[in-house]
Amino acid sequence: MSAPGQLATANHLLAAVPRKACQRMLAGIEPVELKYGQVLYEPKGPIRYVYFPIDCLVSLLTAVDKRRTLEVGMVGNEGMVGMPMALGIGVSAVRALVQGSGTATRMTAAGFRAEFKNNMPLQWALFRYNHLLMAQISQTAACNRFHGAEPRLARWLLMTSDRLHADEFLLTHEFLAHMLGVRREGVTNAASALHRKKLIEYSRGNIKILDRKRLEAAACTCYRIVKNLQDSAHV
Amino acid sequence: MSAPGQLATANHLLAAVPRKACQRMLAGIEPVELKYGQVLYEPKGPIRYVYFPIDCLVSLLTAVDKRRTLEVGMVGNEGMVGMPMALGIGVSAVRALVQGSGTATRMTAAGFRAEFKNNMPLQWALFRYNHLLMAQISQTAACNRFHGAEPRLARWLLMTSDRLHADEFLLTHEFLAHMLGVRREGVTNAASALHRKKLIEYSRGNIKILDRKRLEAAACTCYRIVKNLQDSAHV
DNA sequence: AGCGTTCCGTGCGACGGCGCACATACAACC
DNA sequence: GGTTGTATGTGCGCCGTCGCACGGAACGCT
Repeated sequence: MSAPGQLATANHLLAAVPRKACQRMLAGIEPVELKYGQVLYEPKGPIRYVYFPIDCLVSLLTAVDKRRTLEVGMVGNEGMVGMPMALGIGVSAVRALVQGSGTATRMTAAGFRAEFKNNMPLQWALFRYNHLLMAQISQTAACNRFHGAEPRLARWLLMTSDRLHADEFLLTHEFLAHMLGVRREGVTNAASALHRKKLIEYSRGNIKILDRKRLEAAACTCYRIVKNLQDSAHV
Repeated sequence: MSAPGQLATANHLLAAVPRKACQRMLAGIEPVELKYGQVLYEPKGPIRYVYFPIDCLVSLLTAVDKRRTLEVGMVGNEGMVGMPMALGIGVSAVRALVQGSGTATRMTAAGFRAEFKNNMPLQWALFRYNHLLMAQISQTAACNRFHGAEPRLARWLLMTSDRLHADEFLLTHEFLAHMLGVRREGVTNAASALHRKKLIEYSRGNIKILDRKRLEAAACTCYRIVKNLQDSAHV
């Protein structure tokens, strides 16, 4: 298998595309390094590329004002960033922020449009993913309303861990606050509570999951609900 | 124009379908009366029909447990209920609850699938609507996290009014509590606050908007954000 | 070594929502 | 026309979060 081919199939959606169609796609695909903090789209901004994460992680954020933001979706190598393109829309409704550095493959909007039109397996995979993403966003909405900071933090760490395939990653309380829609101090409280229970440890922007099993027990059931949905759809 | 034809084009999505293709669709379309409280889908439940509301209103709800639910989306005659079908998915992720009685047209899942496959204008309209719905859900998620009960109630009443084309409708505080994800007493408080400001009046399940302009000022900006998005997409 | 910056911990008053209990009020129906 | 049921108003203690203001701690740089 060629290197680009490896890159392509390291993303679940691209892996769902038959090899023949995949070969044709490779012309339009290029690998990119995405770095923590990078903004891929802004609300109402154009979608110049679509991204298929390999080992990076992208957050979808919605804001109500300049300083209050909330993560509504999380995209790892099970998905694609730029879903509006799969619906024929060229602008993003949300901010897409790189939350974990790593590699991805990308296509230009035009290249994607051309390929997508005639690639039925890709269409099917993306539509199915679109449905999962909506389910994730909906569940997150209810979760953010009803659950406290601590269970939500636990859930968020688990979701991140799943997508980065790692139990240790770099992010500050400040950053987490913007994801969870709480104050920085709220994150500190929740995190230190999880630390007291020996579920995680952290220091200066580095967070490590110590006990995944029990961390899941500390998280709200929203984690399992969404995860079961995604696992069952993976086939 | 025939009566079924009128029914069809009273929904914005169906109205976007050219007359010729529309005639072909009519065979599969039937009008139905939807009544307040009726549940069209349950989470993980099958989608037997898709619905195109005419003058009724359907809420999309997500739950975190038996008694705590939250509205994530609202569908009137600008949309369709059963969007997963447009993505090739036969099960719903959310509960679809009739919030305002009225008429709709519906198609069987099989009938819709057959028509949708070859009807490009319908595809385009539904994909665009799907994108708007995601934007609505995302904004609602952030709104539910950051804004208090009173602005959210104001926003909710305005959105309902827009979709029912009426300034008076039937719903109890209890019902609103499930939509907004707060206690019944919380709704009572917020409602009486709006009443004191002479923006609304209500009695035993009947709510009337008195001053639309100022009610919009009392609502959070999320109302305008979503409405502007939808208006601009309507073309 | 010294300094600034970033990241994290903590304390405090205020506010809003929760859960509960109960008081009212209107409606419908024998 | 009194009973029952549903819809709404209100009070109270509790808890989580907010906004703010610090104090401390680790790192990087010169």
